[in-house]
Amino acid sequence: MIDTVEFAKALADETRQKIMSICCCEFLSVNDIVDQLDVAQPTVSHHLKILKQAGLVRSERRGKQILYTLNQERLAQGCCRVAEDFAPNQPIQLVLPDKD
Amino acid sequence: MIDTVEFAKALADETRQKIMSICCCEFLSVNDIVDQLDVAQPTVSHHLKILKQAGLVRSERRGKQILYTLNQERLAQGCCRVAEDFAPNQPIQLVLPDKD
DNA sequence: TCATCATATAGACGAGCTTCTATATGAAAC
DNA sequence: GTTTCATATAGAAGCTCGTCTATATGATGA
Repeated sequence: MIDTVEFAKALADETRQKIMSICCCEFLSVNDIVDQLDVAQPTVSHHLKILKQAGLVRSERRGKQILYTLNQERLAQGCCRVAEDFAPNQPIQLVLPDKD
Repeated sequence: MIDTVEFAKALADETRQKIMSICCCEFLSVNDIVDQLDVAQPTVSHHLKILKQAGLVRSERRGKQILYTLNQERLAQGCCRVAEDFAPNQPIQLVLPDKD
């Protein structure tokens, strides 16, 4: 189950949000991400570690590289969880698709 | 428009999440909130200020007290915004209320 | 107007976070 | 096996954040 504090903390940094946008819809290597930001490679690795611990990115090795991509499903689940927990009376719902 | 970094930072603290739960569905004075937590009154005031700056609580004076309540609509909007921004491919459905 | 009471602000302290440089790790290719 | 290259880790500096105590603010009621 998603921990809403860990989830929010993972989102609560501008660089991490940029990383999430960059690898939102494709698998990218760490250096691909570094090339699109103004921070050093170890900084990106550090942020990817935080995002991974929160379940917000997935990774797989391909040759020498390790490719990362955003886990959109997990992100959407976190948003739903926060909305459900704190805004139970609000008639705005985030509806996730049924699991097959 | 909601700033997703400010929104996430406002959510990214356990005490603030407790405050949001406590005043989720009713107007409560600062001391009402203090009574339900293990932190000092100035700490609660500090967190309420952060939540207010992010638009996540509203307040109104009643007599000597100032009553706070969670802005559920704003919270739901923030969740929607994050989901839309970072999970565009996620087959999530946003159910918005009809405007009167 | 003055006293009271609820809340806000000031200032300080310690913990945690973001970032960097330097270096280690470890898989791949020769 | 050795070299190479992409990524991870170590360690440190500086900043932000959460919390506290002490005090200021400011509206209310007498």
